[in-house]
Amino acid sequence: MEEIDRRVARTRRTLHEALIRLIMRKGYDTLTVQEIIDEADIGRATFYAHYRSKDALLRGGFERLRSELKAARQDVRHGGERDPPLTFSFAMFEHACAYRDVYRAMLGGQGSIIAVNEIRRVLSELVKEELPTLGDDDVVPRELMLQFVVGTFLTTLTWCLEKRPKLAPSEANAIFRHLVMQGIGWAIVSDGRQR
Amino acid sequence: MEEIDRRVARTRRTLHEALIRLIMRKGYDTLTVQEIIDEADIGRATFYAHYRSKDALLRGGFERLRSELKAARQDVRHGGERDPPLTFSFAMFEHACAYRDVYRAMLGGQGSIIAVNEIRRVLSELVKEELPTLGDDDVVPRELMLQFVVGTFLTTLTWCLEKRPKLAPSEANAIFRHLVMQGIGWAIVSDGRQR
DNA sequence: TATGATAATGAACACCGTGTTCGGAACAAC
DNA sequence: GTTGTTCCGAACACGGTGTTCATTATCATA
Repeated sequence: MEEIDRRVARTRRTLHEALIRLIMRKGYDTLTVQEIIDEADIGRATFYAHYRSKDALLRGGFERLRSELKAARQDVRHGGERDPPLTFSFAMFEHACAYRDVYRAMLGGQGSIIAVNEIRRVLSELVKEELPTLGDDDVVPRELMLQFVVGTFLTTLTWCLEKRPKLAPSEANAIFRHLVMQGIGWAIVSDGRQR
Repeated sequence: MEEIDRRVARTRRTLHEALIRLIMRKGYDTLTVQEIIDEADIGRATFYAHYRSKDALLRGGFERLRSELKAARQDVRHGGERDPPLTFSFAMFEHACAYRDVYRAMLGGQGSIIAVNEIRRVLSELVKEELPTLGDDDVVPRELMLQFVVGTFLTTLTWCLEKRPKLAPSEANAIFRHLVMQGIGWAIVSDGRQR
């Protein structure tokens, strides 16, 4: 009754692997269904029997990411570490470090808006669950806070991948938390008003 | 000697106007060269004589934006107002308010990565010129600060367009500056550690 | 206003990727 | 083994792309 036919599992796995390989090789945007099925050596009809488009294939690949991140966060929770809100970020930086090439291909240069949006969606979901632990404010609405956190995370991650490939996840995380919690106000007051 | 043949000016203007109209009507991504030349009532060959693709046409449209923003900033400078760094933001919020529908179509929902990247490019250029007035820091590198400012601006702008269409530019600007300069650290310390 | 230069036109074209169909081969599960 | 599902591959119509070329319309200028 469940879908555990080895053939469908094999086909989908083959397609995802081919997709990852191609993304690393030449980015996602210019990718074509034709190339994917050639790389995977899968019949055209078969592809469309499983996914409606290449975007659908990519989205499918993010299921794993979501569950991994949720699991990682659970671990941190039970570990009882010192972890204010934003428990997601460290796990995410580690994940991005492990799959560095894929992330770089998806976020940098000719990256895809579909990929970025998908990551954004996953992150928003995670952060949303942590938001209630935060205080409220008169200036910045809650929903914007959520977008701000996610946006700043992606900014930091993208910057790390492009400019500091060898930065450790913990260091990246420290920078990220610094930005989210203090902004860059210190830089403005630190040297006074000029001119 | 200069390119001021009325015919080419007319053609390009017509194309840009048609593009704006179509973007407002159905977003940019699914747009097709065919639709653009139909809407503009311009010959196919003529289009390709001026622009290599629809992306090139869009990019061309951002020239005006850049000069308008630079001019606006100059005005603020000479006005001698109280204007710490980030003088670009208010002018930009006003511009976005004036062309609300276009910005919403480009940034929200089915917006285009090309448009967002183009806006990002223009903003980065502007902010970069203001950065030297900022202090330095051991934690956050200068280049990341730039990306952080631009990213936070876009986050705020997108949020305004989608959720608070009637917000005045000055109010949006206040929220933006608050986020950039103080982050959301106050929300975390304000209610202490829970659990 | 006449003239040479340049731009616009529209039809035709080859090319490529898409998404669908179908009969037959390969495979899984019972 | 039998039955039901999945995979295959070739073929197809469709639509968008980017280019070409001869013809027509418009421009700048004198």
